[in-house]
Amino acid sequence: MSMSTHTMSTVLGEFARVAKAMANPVRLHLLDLLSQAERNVEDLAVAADVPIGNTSAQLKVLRDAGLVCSRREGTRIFYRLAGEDVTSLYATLRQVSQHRLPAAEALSAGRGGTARPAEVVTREEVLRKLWDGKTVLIDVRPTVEYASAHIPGAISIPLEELRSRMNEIPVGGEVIAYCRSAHCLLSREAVWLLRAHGRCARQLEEGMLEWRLHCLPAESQLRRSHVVPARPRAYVRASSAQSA
Amino acid sequence: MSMSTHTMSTVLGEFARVAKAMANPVRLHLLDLLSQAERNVEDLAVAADVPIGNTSAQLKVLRDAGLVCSRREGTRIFYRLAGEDVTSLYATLRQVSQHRLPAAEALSAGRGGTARPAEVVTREEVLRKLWDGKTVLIDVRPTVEYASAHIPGAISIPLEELRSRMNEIPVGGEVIAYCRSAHCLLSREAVWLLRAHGRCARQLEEGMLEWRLHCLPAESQLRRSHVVPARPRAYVRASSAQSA
DNA sequence: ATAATCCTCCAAGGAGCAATGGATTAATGG
DNA sequence: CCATTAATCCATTGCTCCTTGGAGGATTAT
Repeated sequence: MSMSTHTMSTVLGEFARVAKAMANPVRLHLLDLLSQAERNVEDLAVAADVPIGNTSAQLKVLRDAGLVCSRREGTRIFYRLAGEDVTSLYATLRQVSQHRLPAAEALSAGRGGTARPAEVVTREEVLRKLWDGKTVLIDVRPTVEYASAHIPGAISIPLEELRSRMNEIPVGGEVIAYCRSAHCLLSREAVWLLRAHGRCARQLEEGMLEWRLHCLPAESQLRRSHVVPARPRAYVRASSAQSA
Repeated sequence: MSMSTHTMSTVLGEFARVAKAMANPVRLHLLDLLSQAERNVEDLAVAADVPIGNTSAQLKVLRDAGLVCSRREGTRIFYRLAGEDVTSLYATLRQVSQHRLPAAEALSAGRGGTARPAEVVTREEVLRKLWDGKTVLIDVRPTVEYASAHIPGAISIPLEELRSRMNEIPVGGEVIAYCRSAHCLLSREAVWLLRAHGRCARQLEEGMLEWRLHCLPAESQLRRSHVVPARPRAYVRASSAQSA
């Protein structure tokens, strides 16, 4: 029994290592980005607005904890989540945090409070309407994330391009927008924009993360070596990028 | 977009608070105990073998993170998990840790390696055999935890009492033992002991934690004010208790 | 080879956290 | 009202972790 007390504390120490790896805003941001697509270090650094050295260090912590793994391709190193269970852990953490901490809930309500019920769509409804020909499904995440995995039949229009590509969206039918996850604000902004332009638009209540966790069908366009435009190292720290 | 970067980092800070609360072996031990039953501070301190002041401090961290809540009853204060989602988060953390860190897996194998497949039973099998009259289901956790919630029809024989109460267990039929969770070693030791005494015994592959998470039926014998035998404060630190 | 790119590793400071012991508050009982 | 039990609060000490800047390794292109 005294021995099992020992093993107990040791195994709890291992559990704590994993929790510790998630106990930092920067690392959570990296996990959030990686939950959508595989990415290289500089790309992550830009997206999270964190210096490269620090990004590398935090990725090492995540890898030592077994949460991410890496792959080399030429001079770049691509990181990805170690498995679906890690995605699930991240999602559960967010759910609890959202539910238990009023501060977090208030924050994610964003400007103008939560979306009205009339503006959201459930997963099941999306599944039913996928191929009816009357519904347009828009993935408003960055193209890299769309390429990694998206809902079959969805078209990719990143939020930044939505205003300029509004003409691609028919006025008559119904439009459904989705983004990364339940807490991601991209699709809500997309709905505002679409409605402001006379479309009948709603958003998926959750996002690609939950879609994947429920093992719903997904397509991907995996091209070897995502082409990331090279840019001078000096600019890395400055740009705030598409981090939301 | 720059604003959503701001909200992003703030909300990630909130998520990190929750993760940070779990990033400590002592607090994980407390969560583990609380996942089985509501308990007061001194009881927790004894079970986790941690000084009372420290226990109180760690419980405060857990409460500030929204993971536990408390209830006063006379001079004692009882803590419990804040909700099922917290239980789920803890279970997911353990699952990932177990799966990703070889060290954790090796540790929980305990003496003599993992239990052989022939010795474990699935939840479904237990459900089928519950009322067939030929199977004895034994809850080998401490009585407090049995009282809080147990599988219907199970009898309570804490592991410490199993050897002396062996005569209560019929020799002919089948015996199934279960304990706290998949990583808890109590039921495995119980199976060894039972087999050493000529019983045909197996263990549930998981435990009460997973049983509850899958919303399977549970009974409880909630008596107001769990009777915890008073003992001099000085002994608290010394005893190693039933912490495994 | 040499240079350039991308990333990791190393050292140092500063901030934050864990653990301890003693003092303080809250409730109960004589 | 005082004594006792139960738990929290507080201050201090030692330690770990975050962050940054620059040196060094690996890979590719010239």
